[in-house]
Amino acid sequence: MQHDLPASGTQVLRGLELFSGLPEVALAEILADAQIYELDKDTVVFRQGECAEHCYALITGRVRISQSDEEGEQLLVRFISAGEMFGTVALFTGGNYPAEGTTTLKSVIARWPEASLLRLIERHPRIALNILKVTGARLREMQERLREVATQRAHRRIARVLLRLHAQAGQSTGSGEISFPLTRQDIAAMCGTTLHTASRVLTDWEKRGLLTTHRSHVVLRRLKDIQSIADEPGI
Amino acid sequence: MQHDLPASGTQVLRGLELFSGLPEVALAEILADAQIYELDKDTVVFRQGECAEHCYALITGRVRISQSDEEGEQLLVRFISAGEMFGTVALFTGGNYPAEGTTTLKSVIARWPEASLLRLIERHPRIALNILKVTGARLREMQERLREVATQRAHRRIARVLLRLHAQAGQSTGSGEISFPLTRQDIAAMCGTTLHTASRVLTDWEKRGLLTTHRSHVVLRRLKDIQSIADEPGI
DNA sequence: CGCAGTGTTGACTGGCGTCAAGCTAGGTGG
DNA sequence: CCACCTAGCTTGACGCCAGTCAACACTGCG
Repeated sequence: MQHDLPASGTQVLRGLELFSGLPEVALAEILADAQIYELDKDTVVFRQGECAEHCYALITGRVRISQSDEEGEQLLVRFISAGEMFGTVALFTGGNYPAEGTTTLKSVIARWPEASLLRLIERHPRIALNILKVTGARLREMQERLREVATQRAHRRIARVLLRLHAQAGQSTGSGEISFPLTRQDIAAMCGTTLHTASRVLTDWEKRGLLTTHRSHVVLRRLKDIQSIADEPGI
Repeated sequence: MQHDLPASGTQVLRGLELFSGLPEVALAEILADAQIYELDKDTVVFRQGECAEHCYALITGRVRISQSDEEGEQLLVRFISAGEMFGTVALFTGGNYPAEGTTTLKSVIARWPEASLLRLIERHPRIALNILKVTGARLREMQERLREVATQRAHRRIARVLLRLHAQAGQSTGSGEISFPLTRQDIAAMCGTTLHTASRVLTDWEKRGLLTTHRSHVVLRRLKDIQSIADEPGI
């Protein structure tokens, strides 16, 4: 499982939001504790309910975080892009992962045992601040999504989800391309609706030229119009 | 605004989740930076959109955190009980408060400027861990609520909200009393439904003897039955 | 006493979830 | 290279939950 470290391992760490702003010395220390490994597409990183013993960061690839209830209803919490941390919600609470992490592409992952991270924070409090910053931003996002699901129509939420994904992973190819496989099932699970509703809305928009989809590939063609759907209070 | 400090100020701090596990010396330091003041019932602590410059902790009383969108639709994010911290989502991001905080009882509040807290964390990383722990738990709760709103029926969500509030502030008087004013409007805004639906469901339950309500006062009579509504997948 | 805030109740309606059937593109094996 | 299979998607019909509109009851306060 242990992977050959790249020639300059600390260079890789520098790109992680988890360790931004840390001196080279600290990075070397962090690297020494890191477990770095590669996973194939569609592999489980951690399971919901499993005891949370690690903190993760994604070096390359993509990870899908989703939560299910007893009846199998699923919420897609978020997609993790390269450089982002994940699996940190249950950190320091001695609890279990509240969601599942799965790769959707071949991915390289780094992880640290909780105890190890704790020691690193003791020596470099900046790490804790970095985690706080990310966790705060995510908490804020969740509050917004919760409000949206509670008060807004399905098509408006779908528009917002698409824009959010585009902002997160538009890959700034200039175009409105969303750079990773995204099924309609995924879109539905992200905004709290059914595959059927998502499908109806998307085919409608495709007819109107707002976007194009092919298999699991989505391209937003008229960002302005989609934005206005996301903003319009009406109906 | 500055309030007379209680004789043993550090005793008060010891009860806050924000500073649990810190040595007496640290508490004295923290106290020196604290601004402690009292607010009347129904007073705004911070406004949504305001620049987030402080971190808050509630000494006594109760605070209501809510978020509104442009159209005035409101989500009740949570109630803060004595000892809990709040206003920390935007912390260290240089951003604005994503929600509004209002007292629902006469309250005593402590707060620290961001810069001051930053310095304290530098000297006592344990504080950052405390914040992380709380933020993690809240993020987890938000994920669950989001999944619930997205996939479950209104009456089931109402049952869960009542149980959650009871667990948080049941005051363990043995009975199922919820120890603070809670309007039906509030209940509706917490679980993402309308006052009307909440009213219908609650009067139904009251008829069936599951709970009693009078004005803004709620008492859960048959926790078991409410629990089973919260758990039942059916209909 | 009147008013404002809060809660109740009924009637209506429509968004969207559910059920069901069928399509299409790719992958796989013979 | 074709036959088959499956995952992913589309589309229609139907019905119900719960949101909307509307009117009234209750209570505490100025």
